[in-house]
This record gives sequence, C-alpha cells and structure tokens, in this order.
Amino acid sequence: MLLIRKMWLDMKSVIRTARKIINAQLEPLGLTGTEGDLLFLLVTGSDNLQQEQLAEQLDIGKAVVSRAVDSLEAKGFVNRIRQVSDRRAYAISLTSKALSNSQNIKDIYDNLYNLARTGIDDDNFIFIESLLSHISKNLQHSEDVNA
Amino acid sequence: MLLIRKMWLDMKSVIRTARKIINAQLEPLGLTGTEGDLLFLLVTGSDNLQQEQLAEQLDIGKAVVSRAVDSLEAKGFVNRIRQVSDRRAYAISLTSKALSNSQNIKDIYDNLYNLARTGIDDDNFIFIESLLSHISKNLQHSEDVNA
DNA sequence: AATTTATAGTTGACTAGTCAACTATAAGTG
DNA sequence: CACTTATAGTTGACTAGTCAACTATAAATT
Repeated sequence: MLLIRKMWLDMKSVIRTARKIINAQLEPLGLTGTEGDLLFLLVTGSDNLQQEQLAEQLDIGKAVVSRAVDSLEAKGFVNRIRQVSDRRAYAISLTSKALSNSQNIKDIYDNLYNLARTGIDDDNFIFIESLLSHISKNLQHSEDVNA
Repeated sequence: MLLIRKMWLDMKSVIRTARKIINAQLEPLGLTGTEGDLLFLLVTGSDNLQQEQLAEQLDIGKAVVSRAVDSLEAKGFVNRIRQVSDRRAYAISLTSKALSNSQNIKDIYDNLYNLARTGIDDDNFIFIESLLSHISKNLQHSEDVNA
C-alpha cells in the first residue's frame, strides 16, 4: 500500500480512537467529547474566553461551540456572561461545578496525551509535530489559493 | 499551547482540509468524498474487492461502505456481483464508466498526495509515518484492553 | 444431519461536524 | 452623523461517520 495512504489511515485512526477513549471517560461526568474539549480548554488556564476564541482554539466551527455551550450551560458547567465592552460577545465562565471537576477533566486529557506519546522521545515528538504542521500548511495554502 | 494539543489540531486540520480539496475536485464527477475514496481504491489495482475488504482498507465502518456502494451503483460506477463461493458477499466491480474516469480519479488523489508532501524529503516522510503508526498503536492497545 | 456460532451485508437511530443565512452589535468611512 | 462593512453568536439543513439490531448464508461442533 502507498505510504501516504497508510499515513492517512493512521491519522484518522488516532483521532477516532482518541475520541473514543475520551468519550468513555467523560461519560460518567455526563459530558460529550466536544463538551469535554471545551471544558479542558477553560480549566487549563483560559477561563472567560469568548465563543469565537473557543472555536478557533479547538479548530471547530462556531456553530458547534454555540450548541456545546448551550448544553454545558444547561448541565450547569458554565455561564454565559454578556460582555460590556462588546455586547455581541459572551465570556464563557466556569461554574463551581466545573471547577470541582477540573482535576478530573485534566487527568482524562493528560492520560490520553501520555498514552499517545508512550515510547516516543521528546525530540521525535517535536519533530513529528513540525512535519504535521508543515503538511497542514501545504494543504491549507492550496485551499486559500483555490478559494 | 501544549505541543500535543497542537499536534491534534494539525491532524484534524490535515484530514479536514484534504477532504475539502478532494470533495471540490470530485464534485464535477458527481461523487462524494467517500465514493471517491472507494473508487480510488478499486481503480488502483484492487478491483472486485468485497465490501468488507473495502471497509477495512478505508478504515471506515461497513455501514458506510454499504450506502456508498448503493450510491455508486445508482450512479453507474460499480456493480455488485454476488459471489458463488460465498453467497453472502459481493464483489464490487468497476463499470466502463468508472474505468473511463479512472485516470481522472487517480490524478485527484495523486495531486493531493504530492501537495501534502511538498518540501518533505522521503526519509522524513517514512519517519513521520512510523511515528504516527506508533501513536495509533499506543491508543488502539488501550482501547483493546478496556473493551 | 441438527445446532450453534461466525460472517457479509443492510438498515435505522444517533453524533459530530460543516455551511449558509440570519440577528444584533460594532467599527470604519463619506 | 448616516451608511457600509465586519464580527459574535444562533439556527436549520446537510454530510460523514458510528453503533446496534437484523437477515441470510457459511462454518464448526455435537
């Protein structure tokens, strides 16, 4: 099989399997994968981000963020706080319920990350990331040109 | 930002952007991405595979293959041929319509592959694939254990 | 041969995500 | 200041994919 085809499959597999592992561990908290991603971002030092920023940092569309925040709000993990400086935007702030689960959430993601890089030393990990970033830019650039 | 978080985003971005590029080029042929993936597999030397094998080689569920083959059949690109040796299974065979488009389809995927690896030499490409495969196995193994 | 177990494919219900159209507010320009 | 353009968020329609239940056939076990 073509090497690149295998690379594609491996990337798909990594993302799919990671999603499954995360989902299974978030389930007892009553959270979906996207909701967990969002909370993880907020609990690791970036509380009070706007939805637009969440979308950008998670690399998903703002429609997904809008619905995930709806759901997190309904479940009592976050509040939308209308910004005075820009009345179109909300700051998404963590509730005490979210804070009391924050270590749990961090552990779930940290464990996944540790699992993923088991047996790969730091230099190689940095290297792989730089190559993936390179590939990503290659494709993105062509998208921009043809758009 | 955590390096691994960036790696995740890059992988997601590569897959998403590749999908968009492929979709845009398949559109004039009246094909979706999954249908294109399937035809590409069949035209690059593996005609008459069974659906189960297509699912495995594309790393997608057999439900997706079932529906994509339905659609490809309706569009006249493939035929299902009931196997005498195993009357549960079909061989998926390319029609002349598919064959007359095969170079076009190959070019679409080859161009994407060339674009992706622009500026990355062969050794590094082999290396990145081995690391991705390693990561994929790390995750998969934990899935197996916890299932 | 009859019974159980496994496999190929189909279908329906579901999840995650995209895209485009929309509302409301903000910022830039004549 | 009025007008245009840009931005934050929402919503509905759509796509790609998963999972589990099902049918039909095959293979293994008794």
